[in-house]
Amino acid sequence: MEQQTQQQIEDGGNNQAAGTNNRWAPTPPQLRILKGLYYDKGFKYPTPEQIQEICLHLKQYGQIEDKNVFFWFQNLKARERQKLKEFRNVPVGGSLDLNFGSTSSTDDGRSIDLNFGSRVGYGADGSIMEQRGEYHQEIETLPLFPMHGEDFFGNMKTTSEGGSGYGGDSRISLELSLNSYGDADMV
Amino acid sequence: MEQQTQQQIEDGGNNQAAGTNNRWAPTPPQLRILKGLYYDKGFKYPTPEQIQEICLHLKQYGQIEDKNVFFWFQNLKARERQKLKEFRNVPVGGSLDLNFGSTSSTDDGRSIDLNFGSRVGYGADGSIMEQRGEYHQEIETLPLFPMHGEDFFGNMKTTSEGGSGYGGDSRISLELSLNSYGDADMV
DNA sequence: GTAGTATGAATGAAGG
DNA sequence: CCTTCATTCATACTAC
Repeated sequence: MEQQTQQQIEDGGNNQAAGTNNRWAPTPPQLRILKGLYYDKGFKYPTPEQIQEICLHLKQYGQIEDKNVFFWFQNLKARERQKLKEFRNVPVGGSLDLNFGSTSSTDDGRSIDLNFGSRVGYGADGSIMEQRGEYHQEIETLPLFPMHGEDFFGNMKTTSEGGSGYGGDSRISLELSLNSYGDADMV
Repeated sequence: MEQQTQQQIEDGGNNQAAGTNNRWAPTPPQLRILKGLYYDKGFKYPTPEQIQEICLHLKQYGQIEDKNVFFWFQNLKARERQKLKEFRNVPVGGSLDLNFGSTSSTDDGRSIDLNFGSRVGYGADGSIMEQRGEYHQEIETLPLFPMHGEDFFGNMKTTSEGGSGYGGDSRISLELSLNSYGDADMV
């Protein structure tokens, strides 16, 4: 996935101190309202019409555009999910507790497609079946490191893609030269 | 009036043990491993699974979370790029001939980019491309705001809509509790 | 004690 | 929806 050509600002190649501040930042009232909608109401999937309406009201508290509202919801949803995903293997105790189904707080029902693994499944007519369990499709643990020693440096293939290895085992390993960056301690 | 008080601590309102290290810092072994992955292996795009794996192994060398690994890679990538970008603009002294142009294939001149820089795929103007958002909506389509006043918290007016019929008007009534988030969220 | 730097963390914005 | 980029904030550390 080399889509590095994303520059966001039409820089073209010559960086030009884009002095103006072009990034929207929610004012406290706006943030409060948005959070209120998201958390208190569990309102997470605004339709375009609703986005416009929200935006319209938020304009009273500062400059804002529809896309800001749209992105705000998208980002919050994405990051909430990311959080949960990251922390779902916390060293809780010792026994594994696969207790899915109780995460109804942060429901997510809809996903278009494009998922390799299994995500949520919803009925054909629209009934959302909150069945988001991740089976054990991902092997046990990807042996990124051959072993747990001081020396994990082994040899391995080069999965430099970093993004393609999804639905399988993306085994990585590295062979570190021991005379590298550890001592210099500078970046 | 830009960056107003912006806080990033997601403590939830309860600041914990201030003073001590709230911020993760990689231990030397951790740093060595991370750098080894990044520089020696050119491993710059870890997937979430790989992040977990890396984190799991780095835990042997000190407290660390997935989030830390994620940010570490993100930051390193961003700053490497930033450095290059700065050097590209520095007064190197003389002529920096960046002659890249004319590789175009005689513009077809058919479709003009009608992007004004504001339009994204979300349909700011009313048209959306994906996001059909219809069947999920855990909450019904209620009025989002009671009215176009300036405060929907408690401020209530007669819903003299007049003709809020159907079609293009999905409003959600937000009965927010006094539980405001962004207000006192700061620490 | 202030200024500068390095870096962890957060978030808006896009692309796919 | 997922991933990534760019920018910014906050803080630890260093130097003056």
